[in-house]
Amino acid sequence: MLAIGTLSRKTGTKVQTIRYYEQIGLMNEAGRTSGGQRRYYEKDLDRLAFIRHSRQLGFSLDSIRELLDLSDNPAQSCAEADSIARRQLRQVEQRIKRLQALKKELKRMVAECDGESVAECKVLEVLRDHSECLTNHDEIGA
Amino acid sequence: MLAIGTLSRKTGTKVQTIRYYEQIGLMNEAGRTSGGQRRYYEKDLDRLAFIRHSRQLGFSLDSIRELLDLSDNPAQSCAEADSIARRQLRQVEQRIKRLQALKKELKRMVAECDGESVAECKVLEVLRDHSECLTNHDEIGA
DNA sequence: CCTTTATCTAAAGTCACTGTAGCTTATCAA
DNA sequence: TTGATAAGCTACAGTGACTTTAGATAAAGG
Ligand SMILES: [Zn+2]
Ligand SMILES: [Zn+2]
Ligand SMILES: [Zn+2]
Ligand SMILES: [Zn+2]
Repeated sequence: MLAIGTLSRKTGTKVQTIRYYEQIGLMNEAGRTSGGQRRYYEKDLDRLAFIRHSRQLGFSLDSIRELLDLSDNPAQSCAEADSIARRQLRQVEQRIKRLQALKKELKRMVAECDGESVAECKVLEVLRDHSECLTNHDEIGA
Repeated sequence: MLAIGTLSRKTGTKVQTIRYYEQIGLMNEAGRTSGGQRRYYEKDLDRLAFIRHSRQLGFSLDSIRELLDLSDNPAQSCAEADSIARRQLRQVEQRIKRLQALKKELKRMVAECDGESVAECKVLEVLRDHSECLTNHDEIGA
């Protein structure tokens, strides 16, 4: 039986995060000692490792919930899991695209300013006026 | 004098977001009509446009606050503003790097699975075990 | 037995908004 | 002038994925 701190160390997850996963039903409710402390089996460790690795690959907790559900029924086809991964891939590609446009614009801003007064700062000038931009931006936070 | 909806339309900002910016002190408190509705000057419109454009370029509200403060004192050097922009550039480059590693890993996962049962799904296999990965991942959400 | 370390709960804070409920004000045509 | 409609108001809750804090209790080692 593993204490929560052991799971924490073995997976690089904060203790509070593990409790949070329990709270939202992503981890099963753990058994307790007579004193009320959580105790885990190896399979809980595996599940947590799955969750954390999926998070590192950028999957949302909702996607991870689906993937875990699928993983629990080994007989069925994996089409669903693959489509979740492909969706994730598309999202990552989208984000890269957007960030590359930002990078280009930021690079230009920084390069064009020669560090004179604020009144002539190219950086601030661009921020004041999008028509100075070469690319157009999509929605904020996309 | 402009109503809040006019600012909203002209800058593509939701009305609630404008009120939120006032609440956190990013926009000045607007004047009011006798009935209590907000009314704005052109300079408020300019400020909001600056904020939104900066957000589109990925700057945090804290950075934008600094940039606005600088912008209000045209005499001083723009070194500070330029350094904020360079910091932002570095952050964007970092995120691109991380996302490109994710993309590579996701692509491989998706490509290697031939869509048989969940038990043999390559996607799920990789998620279960990081040692199947070719790259290592930095912190979650970085 | 005592101290230190680990764990517990509950609640608030983070970022940058978005959404909702239930009102009140402004504007314009009839 | 009335009355419909659009636009605005406040206050608060919700989003995602946690992190932080405070204050209390449990476990483990010497
Ligand atoms: Zn400059
Ligand atoms: Zn622009
Ligand atoms: Zn598969
Ligand atoms: Zn991995």
